[in-house]
Amino acid sequence: MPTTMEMDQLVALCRRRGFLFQSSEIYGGLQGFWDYGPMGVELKRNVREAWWRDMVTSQDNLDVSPGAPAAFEMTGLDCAIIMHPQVWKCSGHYDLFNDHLIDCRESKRRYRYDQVLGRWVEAKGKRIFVASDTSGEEALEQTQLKALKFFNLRAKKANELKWEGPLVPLTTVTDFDDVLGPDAKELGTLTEPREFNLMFETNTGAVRDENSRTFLRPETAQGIFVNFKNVLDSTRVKVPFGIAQIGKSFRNEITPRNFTFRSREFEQMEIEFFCRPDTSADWYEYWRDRRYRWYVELGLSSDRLRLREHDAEELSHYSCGTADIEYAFPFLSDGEFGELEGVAHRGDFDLRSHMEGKLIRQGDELVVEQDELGQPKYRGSGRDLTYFDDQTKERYTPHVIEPSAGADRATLAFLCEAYTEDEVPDEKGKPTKRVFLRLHPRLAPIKAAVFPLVKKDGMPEIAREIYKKLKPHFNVFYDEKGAVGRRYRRQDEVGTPLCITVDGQTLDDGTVTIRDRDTLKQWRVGKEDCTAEVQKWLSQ
RNA sequence: GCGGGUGUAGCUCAACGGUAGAGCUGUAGCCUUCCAAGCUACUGACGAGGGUUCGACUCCCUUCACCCGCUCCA
Repeated sequence: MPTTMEMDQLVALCRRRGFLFQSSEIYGGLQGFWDYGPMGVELKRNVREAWWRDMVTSQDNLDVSPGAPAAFEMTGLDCAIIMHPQVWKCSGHYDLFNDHLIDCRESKRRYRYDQVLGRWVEAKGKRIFVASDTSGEEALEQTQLKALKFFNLRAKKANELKWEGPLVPLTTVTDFDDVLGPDAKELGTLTEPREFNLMFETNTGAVRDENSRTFLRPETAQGIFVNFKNVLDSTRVKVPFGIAQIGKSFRNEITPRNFTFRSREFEQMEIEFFCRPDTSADWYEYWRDRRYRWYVELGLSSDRLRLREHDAEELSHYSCGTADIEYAFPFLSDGEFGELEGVAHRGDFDLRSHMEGKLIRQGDELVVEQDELGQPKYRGSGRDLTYFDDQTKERYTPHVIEPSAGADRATLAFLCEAYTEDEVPDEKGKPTKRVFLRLHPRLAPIKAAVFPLVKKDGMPEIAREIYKKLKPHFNVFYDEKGAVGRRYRRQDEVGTPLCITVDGQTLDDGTVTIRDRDTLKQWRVGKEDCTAEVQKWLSQ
């Protein structure tokens, strides 16, 4: 299990063996962007393919899968990275990702910097700025009450408060140490305003103006929602069903750090699963548990992996359940976990948003957010995204369960988990340190390596034959240079599960040695049986 | 975003205001019958830009990247 010290070793190995490079390295690098090298691209492809195969193409549409509330179908989609700007306005990303926001350390609430007003007041020899997130009369009232409370004055002593001028925006205040936040009891609890323009912007078309402004998607999910009707109309799928998508997303993170964990360009593997509202809680549990198991089955140990249900406060306003699948990455401090995947119950929030327009919470209800004129702030498509059940003759807006995984984070977790050091005896029997990646064979970039023990006596010829037979089926690697021990070690470092060696005995009886990466155990199989042996290993 | 630190070959580490060295790795060859052996040869570096200087890897400035701490984390 890697410690913090060994994280550096893993990063060095990733670079040395061609898993991960910093983007644009020869120009000094670019923060938050990474390139996958020859080994890394295979590893990540295998992660993606394992996910797609396990979630989509191998889904049995006919019978109820183990643990599932009912039979269901899965289908895929691959949407454009740049979408109509209205998509992001209705989804809420535009507002959320384009503001200057300030946080209150005390109340944990977040405010839009330009919408916080307040006024200066002096009492008991102290001058403070009392802030409010309301406006007009309401703001005057609120600031009055807050000031009285802060200075510990009774209402009838309000004349001791010396107000300076009218309400002014918080943007006019330079020093937040004297600011009393809208929901705070103490001074100086507001953080500096931070720019939350987390969406990458670009322009579509030759003319660069406000109308040509488009965004690189900050998540793949919206592409699925806006294609919901297209999928229904073109595939004959019935609720319950899921749509899966793998693709790049972009967020202009303030602080990309921790190797590839928080990158500005990253790949998501998302499912939007549509179901009847009254069954959604069962489906939520099903997907939460199933997604957790997926990581375990591909080799993440359960003591570094955990499933964490969000508590009520942490839940998004539209969600009635969210769980994070988290991994104790070695670069985090003890007891800390990093998110691999979020499994969220999203209700009908997304489909409704794209029908009606951007939604906000009002009490327990989701309503369309309105502008000053009482019109929808961002208009939805107006399309009907409800579902008609032919059998029950019901029409409803499906609820959505969203298992949203990070492909790069999963890849990184598999690498961290796989990194292992042990000691093996060298040719003189002295124990020497060995570094290897204990990757699940399905994920290993190279499935098997083929070696002649020495480069003579006809061994290379036989080894090449075996290599050629395997190559159409698996990514295999041939090597005849130098000592065989060195060749084994090189394969260990990239996680190749099996090495096939042609030796003297092969010349006599036609068998070859198979060596296991993890145990170093060796056994013999007929040289014709190599394909079956590798296949057996992969399907274990 | 703030504070501190670090940038010399793929890696680990030298040296010097005046021609940048070594070990390991890698490549080629020899040798080698099961876990980084040996011999020979070769490849390969001062993060980037500017300034000071006759001359800068070295001194100064800027910038980029990385690490540590804080901040933040849809």
